Amino acid sequence: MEQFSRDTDYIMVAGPTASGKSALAIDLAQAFDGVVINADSMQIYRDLAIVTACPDEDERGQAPHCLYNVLDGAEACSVGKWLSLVTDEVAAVRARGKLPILCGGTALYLNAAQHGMSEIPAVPEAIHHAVIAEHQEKGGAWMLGQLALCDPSIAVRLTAGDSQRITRALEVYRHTGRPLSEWQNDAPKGALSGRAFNFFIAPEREHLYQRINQRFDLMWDAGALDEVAALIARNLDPKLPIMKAVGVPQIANYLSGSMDKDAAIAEAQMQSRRYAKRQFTFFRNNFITNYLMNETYSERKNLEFFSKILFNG
RNA sequence: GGCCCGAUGGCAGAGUGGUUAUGCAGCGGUUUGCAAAACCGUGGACAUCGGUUCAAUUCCGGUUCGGGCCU
Repeated sequence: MEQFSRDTDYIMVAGPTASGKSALAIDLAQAFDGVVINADSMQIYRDLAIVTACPDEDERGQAPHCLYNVLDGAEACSVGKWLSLVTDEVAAVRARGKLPILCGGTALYLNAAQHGMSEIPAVPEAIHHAVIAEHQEKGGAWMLGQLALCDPSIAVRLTAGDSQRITRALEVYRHTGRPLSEWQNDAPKGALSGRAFNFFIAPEREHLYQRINQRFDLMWDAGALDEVAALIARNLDPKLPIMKAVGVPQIANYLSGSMDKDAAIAEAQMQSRRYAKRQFTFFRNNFITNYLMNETYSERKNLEFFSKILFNG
């Protein structure tokens, strides 16, 4: 196993929801004079601190944190947007002589930070909406057929049901006149410079699921209802990412009376478990892991832990 | 005690004398600008005992369990 050492330029803490990433990141920040930088696609929004399990005030007091609750829920974040934010943040942290510690469950973001991504021109809103409208009108099969005409190599990889990727590929082609598959073949750019040391927390499945269930019960009593009520009151576009955060639809249904409390909780917990499962799959197969932990961080935590990592560098 | 109805995979729920729906969950996977998203794949059952039949989850009878009605 690789060991953390002085030539590590940044740390990444990955793992499924409720595995204890935040606590590990804080301890790492304290041990190595670091700053915790958010790598979670939902914790980046301002509106949902409780439901997204953001580090609370107490935790933020234990180490510097940034990029949490910085965007308005009315705007949609994206990997690209996040990557440019982290790039600046990492530079700022390094300028202060501190160690950047990216922490979050959004695997795609972490991957982009480490490997970068192809630079593709932004598609104007008008084209984006036109393609989506076209998809709704003509259907996925027809759209996939259109895509096959201009970008066959990406079309064969997609299925007619994959509305998101079909519209993305089509809108990029319409806007740039160049197939998305070609853009994606361009060398990735924007990766963080230097060497990464990556932690992957992969607790035993049943135990993690119990924690997820318990955590949602706690959120429910800790103000999640008010938080979601306030979000709903904003009347945002239901298609915005923030509206799809686990717990939001379920609590919204409870508040509107279309779902009783037990059902809302049970479904939110289930969605959260399914999310964790997808995270396991992604990290397991696409994430470079330098240090694997098979328990939640709280179970693993002990003094020996850091000294081992420290002195083997 | 008597009569009637039901019993299908973790749950819901069709159906058939031979080729064993489907949905949800579970599990596996994909993932380059919505990723807490979007999508793909997949194991698993016919309460039990006996009978009829070339063949029974499907037909007949007993048993057990559940629901309803009657005295």
